[in-house]
Amino acid sequence: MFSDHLAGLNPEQLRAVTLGAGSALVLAGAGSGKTRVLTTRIAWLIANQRAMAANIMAVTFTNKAAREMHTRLSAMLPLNPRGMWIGTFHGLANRFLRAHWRDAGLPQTFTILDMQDQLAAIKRLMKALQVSDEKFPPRQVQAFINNHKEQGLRAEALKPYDAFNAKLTELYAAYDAQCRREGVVDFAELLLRSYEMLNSNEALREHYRARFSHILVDEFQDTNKLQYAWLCLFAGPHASVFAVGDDDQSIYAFRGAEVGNMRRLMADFQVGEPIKLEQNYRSCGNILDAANALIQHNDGRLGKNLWTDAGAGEPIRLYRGWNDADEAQFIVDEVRALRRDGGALAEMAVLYRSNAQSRVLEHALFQAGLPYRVYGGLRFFERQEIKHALAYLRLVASPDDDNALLRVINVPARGIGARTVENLQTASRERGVSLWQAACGQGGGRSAASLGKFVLLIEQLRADAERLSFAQLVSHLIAASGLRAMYEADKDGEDRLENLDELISAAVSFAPEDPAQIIAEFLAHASLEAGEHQAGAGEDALQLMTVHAAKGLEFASVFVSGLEEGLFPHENSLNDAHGVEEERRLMYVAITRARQRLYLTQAQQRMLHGQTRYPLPSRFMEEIPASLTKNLSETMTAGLSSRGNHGTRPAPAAPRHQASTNAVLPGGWRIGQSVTHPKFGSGVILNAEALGEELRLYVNFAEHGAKWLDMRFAKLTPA
DNA sequence: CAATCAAACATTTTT
DNA sequence: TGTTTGATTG
Repeated sequence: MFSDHLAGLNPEQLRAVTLGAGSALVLAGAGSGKTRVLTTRIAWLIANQRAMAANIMAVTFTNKAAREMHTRLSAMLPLNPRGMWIGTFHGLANRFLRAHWRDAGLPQTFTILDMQDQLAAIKRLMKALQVSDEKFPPRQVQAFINNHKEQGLRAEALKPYDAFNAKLTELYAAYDAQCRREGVVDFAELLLRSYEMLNSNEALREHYRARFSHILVDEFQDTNKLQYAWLCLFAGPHASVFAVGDDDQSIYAFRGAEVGNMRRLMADFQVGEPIKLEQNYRSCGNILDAANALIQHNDGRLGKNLWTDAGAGEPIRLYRGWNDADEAQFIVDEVRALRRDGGALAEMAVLYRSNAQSRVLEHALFQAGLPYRVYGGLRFFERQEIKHALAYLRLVASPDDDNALLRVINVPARGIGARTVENLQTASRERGVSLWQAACGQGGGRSAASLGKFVLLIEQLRADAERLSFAQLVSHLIAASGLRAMYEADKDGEDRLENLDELISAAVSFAPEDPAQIIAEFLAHASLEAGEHQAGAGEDALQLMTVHAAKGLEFASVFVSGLEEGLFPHENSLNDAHGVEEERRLMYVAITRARQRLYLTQAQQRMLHGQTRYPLPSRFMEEIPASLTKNLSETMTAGLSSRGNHGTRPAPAAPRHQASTNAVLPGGWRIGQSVTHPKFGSGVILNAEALGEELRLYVNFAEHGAKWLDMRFAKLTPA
């Protein structure tokens, strides 16, 4: 019976799942069972004949979330997997454009540029246009293009306000022209193109609007302007939009996400009050209380308070180390203790604000012999050997793909140097043809022989594609191109060879929707789903990642490290209030990852960019009620670390009441300490910087303002 | 063309 | 401080 699926729901969840027609906004707190609500809602709609599978579109941000939804759904219902549109924004846009490639003005086998490909394309374009990459850093151009596309703005729609901006706009237009010429689309283009096409094609629009009566959106707080417009276009005036999100977990504003879309939705789709899912099934009471107390410091929230019936649980443990190494050692010791008590390493995570912080942690973990896994970094389909192989595959599918051709024309080295490539580019520009066509037409050049061999290789591969199965083709192309031999000759090529074999396995098991389009579909899959973040799964290992990467995950024990002003909240976000609020939401996300045990750690002294810093404790620490915490720092016992003292322990000297909150600097100075200077009078130490023997203090003088003083010379005395 | 060196840079990054 | 990028050089 379907009602079994409803039985375990709490009243709010049940209400959300069984809503009638009309649009709704579900404010789903961390750990409140939002995925369950989303999937049960879909199942309920179908089971009660409110909709058929084909009438449903469910949109997520990550492939992982889409997969999970699909898996859970098929456990509840016998599903026609192709009938329902479940996927990421980009995945669905891709599906849409593949179905209507002609209307979209795209070649049938259009390929998708990932960020790397896009950057390469931009660099190539700028070289051709002779634009200085000094004045216009390609990354900035890329950001300019993507930001505007995500605002729904084409180059023609922009009004440049100065020469610099005008040049960027010009590059944007030229880039789009290049993409059209080459039949490629970048990530943002998938959405923008499908948006524009549906917007201008009434018949198609009515068709899809009639089809999708229910549109469900996950992580709605992360939608950007274009995604919102895209959804509105598909929804039309009649569809029911069911949006699930949490404004307190909006941590991607820096990438264009607009939390305001939640309020916008309420206004645009006549949503009454949002349904709040506040019961949390993940964390203990103390952890939730801390999260609630913290997030209350933000303004303009939709308002929500997490609660649990699980009991208060353990106190939140605080630790303040002398320096970053000491902080890391503390974490190592605690992890060992937790493990002794039977905890699995995979159920523990160390979170940090920025990737650079992982080094010190990794060092300590390595020394301790604790297995760990760092998230982030290169993913499977982003590895160079994989991209090389895919480039050959792309040339087989469409030899006019200049990006792909440039990538592998001389990989492995086959005597086609930069000179030859430049000639080729000149020829292609002059004759207005692709590089491939230019290469084919290149008769008597000096390097004609090696170029001719390359042309022959690709032509041969294209012929082979006719007779081989897809998997055979992939395998064959890796060998025939010389890639395999190249990595076999490389003494460090073992991993790369393994990855190439894994690519063949992926090709073997790849199930295309349209077998005739298997190459295009495989390539799209590679771009849209870059693959799991590196291998290394299986072994029980401590999980290291940024707070951003931890969103959506949960662990029995969580360490949030580096809780210092300037790091977390990050100094670059201190300028405006919105920045600090986003940092606070990030902290909220970090806290709510923990089920049973939460540690908040910091260091009094930290090496950053080759400079020693003496940061103040993070403001977020003070926003957590002391009644929920337990301090494990050695500063409380005034003794040396029982875990071993790392680095030089700062000189004692400070009065206790201040020493407990503020860092002790070399020489016994403290941040916040009142001092007197013979010339400047009285002041307060605001900040410090140490470089070897040199110590500089930033002192705010009552009469003379804030000054940096070199303590090798300055005559400063405690007030 | 590969190897080596200096310079620049260092927040987060679902697709 | 440590890494990545590019430019230079053999």
